[in-house]
Amino acid sequence: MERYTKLDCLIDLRRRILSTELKPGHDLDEARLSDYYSMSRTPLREVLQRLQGEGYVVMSENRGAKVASMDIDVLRTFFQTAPMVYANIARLACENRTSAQLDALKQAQIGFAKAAKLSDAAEAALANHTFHAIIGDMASNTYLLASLARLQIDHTRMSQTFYRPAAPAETMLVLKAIEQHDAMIAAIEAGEGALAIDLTLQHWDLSRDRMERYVRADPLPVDVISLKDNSNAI
Amino acid sequence: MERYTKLDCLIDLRRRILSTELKPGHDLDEARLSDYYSMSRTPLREVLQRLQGEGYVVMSENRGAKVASMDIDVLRTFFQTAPMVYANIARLACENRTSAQLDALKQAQIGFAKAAKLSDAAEAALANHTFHAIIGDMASNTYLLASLARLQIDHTRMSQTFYRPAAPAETMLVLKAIEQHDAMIAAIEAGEGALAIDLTLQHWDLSRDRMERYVRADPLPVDVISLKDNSNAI
DNA sequence: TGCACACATATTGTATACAAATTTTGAGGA
DNA sequence: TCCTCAAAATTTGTATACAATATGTGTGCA
Repeated sequence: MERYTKLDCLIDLRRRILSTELKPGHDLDEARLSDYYSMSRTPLREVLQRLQGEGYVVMSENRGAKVASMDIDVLRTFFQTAPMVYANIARLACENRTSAQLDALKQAQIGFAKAAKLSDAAEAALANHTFHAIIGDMASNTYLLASLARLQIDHTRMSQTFYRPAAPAETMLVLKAIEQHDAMIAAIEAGEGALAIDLTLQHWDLSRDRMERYVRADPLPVDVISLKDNSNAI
Repeated sequence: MERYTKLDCLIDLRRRILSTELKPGHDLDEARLSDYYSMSRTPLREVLQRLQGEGYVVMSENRGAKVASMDIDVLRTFFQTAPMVYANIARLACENRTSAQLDALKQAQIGFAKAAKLSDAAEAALANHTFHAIIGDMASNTYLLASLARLQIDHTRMSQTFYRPAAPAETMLVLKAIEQHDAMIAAIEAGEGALAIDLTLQHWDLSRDRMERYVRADPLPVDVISLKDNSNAI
């Protein structure tokens, strides 16, 4: 049985939550998890406390930890807040990015493009997460970064559906997202703040359209329901 | 010896950090703290983990926890970010505040005015913190709230100097801050977003001027230094 | 059948003991 | 005096045992 360090455990739990392997609202049992990561409950509980601070889980007294849920009213504020934060982060990234960070961003983009083209949904969503987290680091603004980190948790979880093989039109959109990333890298490298904001908002619009389309899926045909049984009708 | 619950301990540590009773960079010894709050190290460490998540302390592997410092480069981003976040929070508060929250805000303002007029520096700064935290709750935007909470940690610690008895001009400014709070309450109650933003930015300007004046204090007269010893000159 | 209550089980919270890492101390030598 | 290095002391990290709380189950009674 493999042995995890506390940091490994932290990183792995983040990954499992972002990939929705651990679904929103899922109950996190301390004993089960400490067994899974082959460590005692003491350090595991500290990891959960930290994840709570980062917004990945919510804890309640004597009732343990749950994966943070995604309520409808929270999603409203998500759509309200994300473009402003993303745009400001992009602008600051243009001003403050280091060349080392720029290299890391290009690497992340390579990873993203690869996973996205293979329709590896979880991996593509996580690579996209990394890409935007690096832009967040570039901004070097701890205050805005706190908002960005929380936005990304929900954004990444929602975007899981994006990169699955679907209609050809969806594949086109993935290619478009890859192009937008490349354009953003160029803008950040050139330090063109206004352009970076513009590209970021376009990127957001693409993502938002897909999320909205997913949230309000095509309704089931009414006839089918009425044919079977009226008592279960809405 | 009084007995603290874990929650009491969390709240008390937040208070002590915000009031700078525990100064930025101060080393937090687990054994000493667990003794102080008469609990074992296990729950105390969990409290520290949580405070790390909230941005009050920073922890490093095998090196324990320190009170979050306030570096010069972080302060730059503080002044850059605060007005935007405060203004947006104020606007959202106008849209989403409940009447219960409005009552709480009025209560907080009474506490603030009292402490400020008595020149009780720590208490006034904490009451001001509470006042603005309630406006943050009113906005009911978890994402922006994460930024606000971190901004407030540094803002409250810097503002400790405001409410000490000083020159008569300073007392005037405190009275002005109290008036601005009252105007903000009225704007939020009336749901006038544009006005609330305006008042918030005025309030920020007042606070910023005082912080900047404090940071670059009047320089010592050069003559005095040269009279004593040149080897220690800057 | 439905409800209340007590008991059994499971899960979380805390204290303590010990292991691992870091920091301090001091002896020895150049 | 200064430096090096090893042992001691301090501090942090982890495992385990036990206490407290929550949850599930079954029995007795109306």
